[in-house]
Amino acid sequence: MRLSQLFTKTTKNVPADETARNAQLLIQAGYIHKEMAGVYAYLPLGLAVVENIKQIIREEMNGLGSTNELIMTSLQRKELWETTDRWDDEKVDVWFKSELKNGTPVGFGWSHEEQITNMMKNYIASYRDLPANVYQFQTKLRNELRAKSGIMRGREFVMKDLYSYSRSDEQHQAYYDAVTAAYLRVFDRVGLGDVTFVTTASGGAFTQFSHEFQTITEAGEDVIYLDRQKKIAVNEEVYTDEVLAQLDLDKSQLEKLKAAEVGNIFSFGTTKSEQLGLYFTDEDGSERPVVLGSYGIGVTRLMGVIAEHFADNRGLVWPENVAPAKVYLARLGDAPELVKPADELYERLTVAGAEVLYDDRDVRPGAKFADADLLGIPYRIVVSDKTLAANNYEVKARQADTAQQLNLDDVMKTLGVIG
RNA sequence: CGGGGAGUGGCGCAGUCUGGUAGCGCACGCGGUUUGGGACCGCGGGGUCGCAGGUUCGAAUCCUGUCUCCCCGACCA
Repeated sequence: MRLSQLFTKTTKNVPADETARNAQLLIQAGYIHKEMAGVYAYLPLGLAVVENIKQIIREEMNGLGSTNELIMTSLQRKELWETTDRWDDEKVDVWFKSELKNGTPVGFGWSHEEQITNMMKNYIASYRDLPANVYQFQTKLRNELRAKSGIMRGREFVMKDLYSYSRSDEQHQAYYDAVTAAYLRVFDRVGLGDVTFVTTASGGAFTQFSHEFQTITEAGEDVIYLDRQKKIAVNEEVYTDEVLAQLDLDKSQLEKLKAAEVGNIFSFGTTKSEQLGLYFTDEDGSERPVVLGSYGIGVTRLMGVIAEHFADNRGLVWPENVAPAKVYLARLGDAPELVKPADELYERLTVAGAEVLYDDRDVRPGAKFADADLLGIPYRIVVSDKTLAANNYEVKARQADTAQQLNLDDVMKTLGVIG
């Protein structure tokens, strides 16, 4: 994309109503727009990041097999939630509610477990229909008492939620373990593999424990105790001697750290199936409740955590896999003899599959460099009188201190593209 | 929801205490000089000071109410 064609702009002014680093930088760089507290619009560059993250998740989810993507509704009816006793504001304090013209109450989806599970009754009747696993990317609406931390905790946010329907505890556990592994691959691919850990947390009403995926960051809201050797952690909420013994963890080996919950997985057993009436006929003709699991990844929160984790004093720094573009092509000047090779390189890289943000604007070099840094694009390539005279290109990685002078072949090699 | 802070051109702020119809920086438009780390000079456009009511000859400024935002806490499938 040519920057001259992009409507967003960067700004030197730090937004006054944000203290979270992720929100400050994302707004300054033009990735997001704040509509109100905890509610953000995703502009072209921000949307590109969201889509990249979604695509990585999608690939890992589809890779699990028998896992299908769908999308549920935002408007939900009251009756289903009453079935599991979660309609009452006393029970769930994040509800947004409204009503139809005829007075019928409706809720705005803050979760979709009830809806999906109820729908699955239409399709699950036999052990032959199991396992069945479905997921979606949904905008969740939650009336949080207080939004904070920029896009890491909003009232409206994108979440990937996956629900598994299994025939038995064994079948469920196998899938649960497979999802755990897939989640770790997701966090690895978005660049947070080194700082994200499976964390034992409270299991709620259905099982003793659930598991969270916690990313170490000062911007997080949770406190975890991490065993770096074993690469597992315990959430502060279940940090007791009894639990540590159960998990075979040694207190003296644990590090207390702040972290952000980027994912979580729950086993529900058959409780919810029984509440909602989801049964199947087993091989022996007996009717049994389906074993349920629920697995979430906060997509936009994850984007905020990535922004927060990698940012430096010059701006954002995106890992290649999630960056809105791979290359920031800065053309220093607009003389015809400069425009031609720059346009050609832009075409060439794009055709070769490298996304390019082409800075073809009529602004001074310093402004282009500053924007390249603020936007956090992994590679900056400069085409200027100097590079033209030397018959090469100047390439600098976002995190590198110095640039390299490379010919076209080496540029392509450095970027890992063919063409 | 409790405590604290703040709402003034698109953005960041000063002005409020000591009422006299609004100013700076960024951004924007025009002209000129510039061109490898957010250029400079000159000229120019844009706000009636969150909203409502009140006091006053006169309110961004004083009073009352209200809405919103930020921070700390509580809360958090």
